[in-house]
Amino acid sequence: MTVRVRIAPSPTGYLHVGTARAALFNWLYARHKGGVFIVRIDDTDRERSTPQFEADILDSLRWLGLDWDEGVEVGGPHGSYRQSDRYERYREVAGQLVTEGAAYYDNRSPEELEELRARAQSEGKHPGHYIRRADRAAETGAIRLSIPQDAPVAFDDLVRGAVSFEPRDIDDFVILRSDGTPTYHLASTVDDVDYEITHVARGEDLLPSTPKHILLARAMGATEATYAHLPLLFGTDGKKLSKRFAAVSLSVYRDEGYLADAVFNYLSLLGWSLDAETTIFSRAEAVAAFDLGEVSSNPAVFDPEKLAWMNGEYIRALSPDRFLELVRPHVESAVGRSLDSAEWIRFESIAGLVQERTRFLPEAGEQVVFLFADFDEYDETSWGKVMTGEGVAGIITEARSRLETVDDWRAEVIEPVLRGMVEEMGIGAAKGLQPLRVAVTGSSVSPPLFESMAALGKEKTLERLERALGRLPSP
RNA sequence: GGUCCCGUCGUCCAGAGGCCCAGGACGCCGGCCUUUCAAGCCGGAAACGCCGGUUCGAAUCCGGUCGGGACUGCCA
Repeated sequence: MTVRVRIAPSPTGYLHVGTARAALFNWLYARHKGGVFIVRIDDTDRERSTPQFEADILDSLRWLGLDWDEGVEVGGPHGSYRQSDRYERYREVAGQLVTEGAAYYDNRSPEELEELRARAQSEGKHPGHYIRRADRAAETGAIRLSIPQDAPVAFDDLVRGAVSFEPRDIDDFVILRSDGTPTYHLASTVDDVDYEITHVARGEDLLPSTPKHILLARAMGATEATYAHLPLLFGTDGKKLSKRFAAVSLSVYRDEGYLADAVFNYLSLLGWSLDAETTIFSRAEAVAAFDLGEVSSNPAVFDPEKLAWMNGEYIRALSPDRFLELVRPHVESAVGRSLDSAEWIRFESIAGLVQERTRFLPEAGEQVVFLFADFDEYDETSWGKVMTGEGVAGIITEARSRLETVDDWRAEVIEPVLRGMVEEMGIGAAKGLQPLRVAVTGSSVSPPLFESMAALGKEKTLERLERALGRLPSP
């Protein structure tokens, strides 16, 4: 039987990191098994669902490289991957279950139900002990599934192993609301059955709902899917990954210039590993090795630091051309305008040096604004640390006059000139060159100095030295 | 409260009875390199929650305990 898995996001928000990770594992499993990966839109919450969120989710999945299979023939009628298109089907199933006696209409009031829950609570019992078919029959109201009390609901979870629930601890849950709309349990299970989903890999938060889904599937006369409940993701504060923590929506990472491959790699490491040693690996390697049964059952903490490191690894691994292509918008955004090709060449000459020291694409832009924008303000800390020392003005003056004589303005030529200078002046390279760095780039942290000067051009370089000199007390 | 899940370095993972006085990665600390910052290289600190049991032998199996989490809606 070919493997069919699905991811069922609700378009009530951006694609959450946790959902993305679940999608990733489903995708890996489908590709590993040569199966089918379906994206289903769980938009039964009409109030909160929006087309914008749906678009964001799909875009993010595409960006991550999780291509899904479309046009897959589905088993049931009303074939659609959108739950709001299938209300009739859900009603049909609920009605059928009532006819067969597996479900029943319940017209008890919220107050009555609340009372039953309170009673269970006070007696230390599960609400399932009391939320059962009422004596009086009804033809209206919500429809509840009648839980068979004959045997425990046991299943083999690919991640958790053997899991079992007592029927007493499962209440007769609502499958169709009194307004005729399906609950999540009904819609999700009917879809899984109709689409012939073979494996359901989802967050561990749904583990307690699983017996309900199994019972529902069985009531429909179907065989339930194999389940795999993935460990939940937490923030570095140990709490559930929430909006307060870093970025929880995947589109943020895309917009901030993270590489999809890096995010993919990092996410796949949350609850899984390729082997004991390998940290960096490709999609293909992951696909070849992945198995749901090898997913860890421990919750995982999402660590932005490690993602950042990994992003740096992937940026350094980029081909020079690809780096140039990806970084351009970020450089232009840092400079505040678009750059013409003559200017862009200046950047290209030091791109390799920038690439090495970039963890995020926007960082690269910040590193090189000095190439394109004259500045009046120097980095305050840098200035205080470097430019207030003894003999700074003398050093800059000397450098300026020596550099004026350089005609062949290349890093390889500039370097010996300045090195010769610090040597003749009897000062260390650090002491002699840092003032020049601050004068030319505005900061004591920058790409390598000689190459930066070369990229800037002779005229600009001398101008900047001059300008810095103007801000210094005369020697 | 109840049901269920989880418990190896700060964090992510490896470990499925002897290969483990526990391995890899991020982070951290120290060093080398070095014009700054990175990168790179070398080295270091850092964990089997606790108590019993099974066994010649336990991180690995069992029980208990403690701790954490999820769920407990006519939300998903």
